[in-house]
Amino acid sequence: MPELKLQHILTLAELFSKGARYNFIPITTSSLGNSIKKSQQAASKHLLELESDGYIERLRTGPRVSVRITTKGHAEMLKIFSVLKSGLDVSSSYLEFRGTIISGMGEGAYYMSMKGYARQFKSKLGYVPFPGTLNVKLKDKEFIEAKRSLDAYPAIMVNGFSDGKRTYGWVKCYPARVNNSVNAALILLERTHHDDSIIELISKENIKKSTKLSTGSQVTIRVNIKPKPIS
Amino acid sequence: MPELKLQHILTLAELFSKGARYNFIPITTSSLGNSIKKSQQAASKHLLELESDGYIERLRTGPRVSVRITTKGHAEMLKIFSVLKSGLDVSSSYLEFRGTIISGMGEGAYYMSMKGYARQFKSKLGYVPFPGTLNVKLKDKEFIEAKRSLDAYPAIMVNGFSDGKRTYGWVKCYPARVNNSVNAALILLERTHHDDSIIELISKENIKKSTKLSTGSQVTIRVNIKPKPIS
DNA sequence: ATTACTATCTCACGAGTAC
DNA sequence: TGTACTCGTGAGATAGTAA
Repeated sequence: MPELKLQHILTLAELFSKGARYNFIPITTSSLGNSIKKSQQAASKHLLELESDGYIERLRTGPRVSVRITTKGHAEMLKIFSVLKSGLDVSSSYLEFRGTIISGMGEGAYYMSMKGYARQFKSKLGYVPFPGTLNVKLKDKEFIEAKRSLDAYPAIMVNGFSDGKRTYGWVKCYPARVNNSVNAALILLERTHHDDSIIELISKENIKKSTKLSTGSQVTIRVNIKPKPIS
Repeated sequence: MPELKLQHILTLAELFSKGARYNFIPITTSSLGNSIKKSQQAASKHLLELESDGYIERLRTGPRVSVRITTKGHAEMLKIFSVLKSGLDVSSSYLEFRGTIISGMGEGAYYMSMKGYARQFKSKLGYVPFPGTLNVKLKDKEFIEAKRSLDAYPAIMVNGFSDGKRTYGWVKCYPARVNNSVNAALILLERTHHDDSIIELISKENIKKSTKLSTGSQVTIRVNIKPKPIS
């Protein structure tokens, strides 16, 4: 809850970058107005208000004015800065899904046990999945949206293959944690029989056994994602 | 030059800190209004505007709304953040003085050569000053102000003493650089004969000789100061 | 409960201009 | 040139209220 008026932030930031923290810096209101993309009059008003609020000091030499930022101004700037920083820092980088376990087996279980897939799981995930997928019916729209947005993030790609009779589509794997206790992978299938409101997970373990959950139980799944690099 | 409206910054920051970067977070406009110290209506408007500007996505479930920050919203936040950061980072931490050299000797020269002072200079500054101070007449009000503000920053304290006949006041020393080439110390005397517009410097070297300057020349003096720690 | 409309008010901004 | 006044306009805020 900074006391500094929001509209003054950029003006103060501009003064900082002109080096006005410790020394009086000569500045014209029109150049300042230019920098903050406001009028000369607005810049003039900003300076007057910043001064009367104790964030800057002004020194007139004839028509010219020099400006210096006070300790209070500096502190206020740091306050705003840290509010923004804490917000950005907090942003935990995972997608969360909540829903209920819906079937004993999952129709994908059969396919996932096939050699063409299992081999890749072993090398790319480090294990051959327990034969049986965990199917979760998502509770709310936001989780369905979250599932859709998964596509935008990098996945472990398990390629499709052919066994001579027919072809099998690719599988995208997203390492995940079930109820914050069991490691698993959320899988997106190229050819799925599910609608958007169901997610499917594989794991080294028998997830239901490990979590002591059964059909109808509530579960929470987290998929860690990589935040975009700062650009 | 962020496109994000200034008034929306705190709202967006609040959404960030609620974890709305990747997941849809349920939030009421009144609690949001509370957090940003605006009305429920203002918060509602902020969300509508942030949405139509593409900074957030909203998902309604009955009367409730969940909110997620978009990549664009994240980018814009980082932009503002870096504008403020660059301003704060730049803030060079020195006080600058400009003026003209005024006397050949400086009246303080005699005192500064006294054993009671010289001993302390040797141990605290690391050298016995050249016998002769450099006196500079400050050019503008801002430099006189800068001199006044020196008091607020930590100095190397040279104590006063008595030689039996009379007492001599303390001397505060601020390590400085003359014309960015000669190391010196700006000194403030407890008992001074100068007015506020004159500063006095001592150095290991003969400053005028080293800088090839003489009475009447313009000089620039920089005194490094320690920025206050972030609190 | 909620959200978000309408009306009203305040105040930030820019234009014109005095100094 | 400068700064900073007055004044008109409109964006942004709140109150009241509908859905």
